[in-house]
Amino acid sequence: MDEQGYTLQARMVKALAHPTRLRILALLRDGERCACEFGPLLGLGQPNVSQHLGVLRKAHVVNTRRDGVRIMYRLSDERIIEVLDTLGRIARDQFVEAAAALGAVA
Amino acid sequence: MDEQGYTLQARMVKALAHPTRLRILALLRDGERCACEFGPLLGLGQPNVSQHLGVLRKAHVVNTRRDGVRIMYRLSDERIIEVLDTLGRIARDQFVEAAAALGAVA
DNA sequence: TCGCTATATTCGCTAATCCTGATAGATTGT
DNA sequence: ACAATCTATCAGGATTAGCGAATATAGCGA
Repeated sequence: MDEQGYTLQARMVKALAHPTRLRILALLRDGERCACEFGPLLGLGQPNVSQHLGVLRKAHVVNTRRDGVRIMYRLSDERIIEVLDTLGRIARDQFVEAAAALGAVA
Repeated sequence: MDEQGYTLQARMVKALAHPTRLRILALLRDGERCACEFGPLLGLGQPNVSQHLGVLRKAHVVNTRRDGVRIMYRLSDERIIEVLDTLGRIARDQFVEAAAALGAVA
């Protein structure tokens, strides 16, 4: 892959690199949702949610569709679920590993 | 997953979210490498490389081993390759898609 | 010990990210 | 047209990331 390819890839990864955005994506795992749902579900304010959705949109991680007043969000690519699942497992395993290492010390 | 889980996951994802670090990880795909290799291979200065390696280290994306004066780096988890491959394919496909859309306009 | 190489860290700066509060745009129903 | 709702964007200030230059640290060999 060339240097520009890594820049493109990094742009997408950066869009995933925030707990709120990961939580939004987890909510989109089972299908599309109205933008209005995320705020109440995550306990966040409307502008904050909208900005995070904007980050995901600009990075083409999600697509949107208008339904009257509402904007429906969905994952742009099913493989994103796979990526998030694997990353989640890696993070969890390493957390367990780190905890075990701490336990061994004590 | 709980909120803290997403924070942990985000911390790991953030560590991947830089073109230089993606390039470093690509070089580690086939096995461990000396820290000294990355600078020349990537055309970057030593402090810069060391800082990026530090980010990957703190996020436990890579592990290290000392071999005399040299520090050998390797991926901490094979599944990271899988994640990067999938992300790379997604990014590439979307780039192609965007290019096609531009072409359709012209 | 001294010098040499390889790494890591610190510092100062610039740029980017994130959050909140206020404002603007778009769509529907009356 | 107007009001109500949903969504996006702007403005600000605080925090964090990134980089280069300089400085520290660690191991090796003479």
